[in-house]
Amino acid sequence: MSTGYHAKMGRDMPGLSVDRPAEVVLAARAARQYYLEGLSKVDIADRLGISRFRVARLLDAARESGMVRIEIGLPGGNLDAGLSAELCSVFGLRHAFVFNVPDDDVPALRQRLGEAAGQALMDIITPDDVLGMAWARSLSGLTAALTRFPPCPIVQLTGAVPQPDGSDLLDLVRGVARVGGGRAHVFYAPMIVPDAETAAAIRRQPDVADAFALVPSVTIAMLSIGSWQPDLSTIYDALTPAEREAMAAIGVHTDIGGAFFDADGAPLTTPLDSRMIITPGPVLASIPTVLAVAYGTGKSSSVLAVLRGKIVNGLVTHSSLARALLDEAREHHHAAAHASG
Amino acid sequence: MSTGYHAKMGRDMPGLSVDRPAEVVLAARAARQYYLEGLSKVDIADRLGISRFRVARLLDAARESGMVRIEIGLPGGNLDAGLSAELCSVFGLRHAFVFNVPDDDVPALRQRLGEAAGQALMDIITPDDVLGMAWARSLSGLTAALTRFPPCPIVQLTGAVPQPDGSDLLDLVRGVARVGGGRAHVFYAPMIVPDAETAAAIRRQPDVADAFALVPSVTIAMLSIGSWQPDLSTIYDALTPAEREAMAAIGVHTDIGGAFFDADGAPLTTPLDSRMIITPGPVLASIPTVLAVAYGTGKSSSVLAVLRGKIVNGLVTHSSLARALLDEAREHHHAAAHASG
DNA sequence: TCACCGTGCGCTCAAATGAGCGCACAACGC
DNA sequence: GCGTTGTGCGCTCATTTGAGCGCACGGTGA
Repeated sequence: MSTGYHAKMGRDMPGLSVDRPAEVVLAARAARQYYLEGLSKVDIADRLGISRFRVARLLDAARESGMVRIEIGLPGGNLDAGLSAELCSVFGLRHAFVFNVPDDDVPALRQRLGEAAGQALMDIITPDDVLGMAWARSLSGLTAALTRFPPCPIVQLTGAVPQPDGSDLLDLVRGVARVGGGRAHVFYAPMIVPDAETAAAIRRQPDVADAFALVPSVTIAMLSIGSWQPDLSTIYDALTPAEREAMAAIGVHTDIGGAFFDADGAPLTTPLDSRMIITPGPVLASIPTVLAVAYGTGKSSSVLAVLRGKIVNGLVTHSSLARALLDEAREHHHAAAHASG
Repeated sequence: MSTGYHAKMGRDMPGLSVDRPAEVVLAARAARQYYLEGLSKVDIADRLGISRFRVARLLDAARESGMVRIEIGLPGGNLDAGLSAELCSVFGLRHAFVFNVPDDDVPALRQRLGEAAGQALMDIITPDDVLGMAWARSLSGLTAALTRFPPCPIVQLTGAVPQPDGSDLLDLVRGVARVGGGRAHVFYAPMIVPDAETAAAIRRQPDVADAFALVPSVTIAMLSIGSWQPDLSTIYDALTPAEREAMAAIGVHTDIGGAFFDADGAPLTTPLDSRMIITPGPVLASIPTVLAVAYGTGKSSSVLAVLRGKIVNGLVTHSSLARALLDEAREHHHAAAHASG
């Protein structure tokens, strides 16, 4: 059939040469019919009078030469689906939600992200789940976004930290439970107590024991990521300067619901642990879905740490932090490639 | 297994709702892995923990909602492959070559387009073809672009029209034949003679008869499209004002190698016919591949006419004329739809 | 001139894909 | 309470698609 008349090919690899216009146009026609008009390759082959194999090769060449450009964009609302998907791919996450929220007004950002987290949670949770919650300022707006919710049990994962505005973890847990109609497993206890004995006594209280007994059956944990710096961690802000420095000295870099991690995302044992009413890092890590809210580009290294440490496998965040994470991950990747190569 | 917990869907059709972030992100992840990372749907299904059917539906939804954008662009050089393919699709052409050539400098445009036509011709012709050629100023630069060429027979399709610069059809035919080594079937005769008897006598000459005997076996014709206006048609320019008006009066709108057509692309019989040494319109139309060079947006209606009349099935042109053609075709289409609906 | 090599391209078979069907479950109406 | 309806989703089968193989032809060097 083929005459084989045409012999040479241009020097650049992808098979399509500038000095073969007919080939290029043929590829474009195939690409047009395949991608834009949605025809199958056999149909295209029939219409172009060539074999379907040639069609396939032309399409490959067209894509490799950059003639066909495919991009994934945002569909609407302020959810950036493309970035979300990229986070999932790059970090191997189970869930990611990136929202386009301006990050200059921090309280507004916090509020919007909390609502977004509520949306996301409402969307991924099912009646068979058991929800665990820890405290974070960003989560106080979460219930506002909940319209309907399954009647899941909801477990308080840590003691409470007093907040200036009077909001607290118990309100949050009970608020969510109220929307869904599920049972709220709450208890009255602070997150940090003066000594280990007090903590032990508190843990023996029936309500506390009940809640912590449920922790192993928690399927989704909703919490926030703190960075061990002023104003980036509820716990940091609650400690004395001496305590803060002591913690930093032993490598504390990040905290999640009162559990501490170093810069590589490895759980840390600290002198504070025995005085805290929390769900420890390794236990958190064993929860199937750990959804963390994080905001502010200042937290990117902390977020990277817990992602690498496989502590959290879901993120709710905003575009600028998402981009910062991807940039840092790329740098890291390149540095590693450079070192090994 | 699905719990069926989620019930309602947003009001807009494509299946992806803004108030279901997880679904949207899932679709984006699927799209990312399918289009950008090149994974198969079953692999994606495994990674996302869903069935491959859901993956397919998510991909459909993502495309329909505009989340995945696919566009076909130009690969390099000055060939606009996307426009070329669009011309082919819209007009059902066998070949189309659209080049990005500035159209403000007409002689340069003509020259560049002629070379481009040479490139294109060189690319689509095979040793089994028989090439027919008619005259056009734009084709005089054609041989310059030919580097190698198969030894096809080359047939002169019409008599010659004297040109101010001394270039003519015989040079063109012999030039092409020289590059390829094929036989040039040329003859010495003008395109238009004073009366029918002279024309008949000329047609009986051995060289002329030889060439015209070959016309039915021509597989590719290379020619140009003229518009029945000053400076847009070699023949118009060669006639007297009285003859020009007489032709216009009987509906002559377009000429191709001395064959005349009305505004709908139907071949016309004119008083001039018996005095012309040409290949008639219906004969042209029976040639498998008729490649026409056309330039200047002023010719768009003539090009449309011969496209609609199925006279030519291949075009070599420049971007602005190509776009004008597509625009006019769209208008036509809309007008028709409006009238019928 | 002839054997050798590279390249383009079509064929075969297994994997991937899409259309249509039926099930399970939530949201109504009586 | 209990059918009815609508919707999401997985299953089956015919079609489509991709990987590997072998052929034919042009180009190259003895």
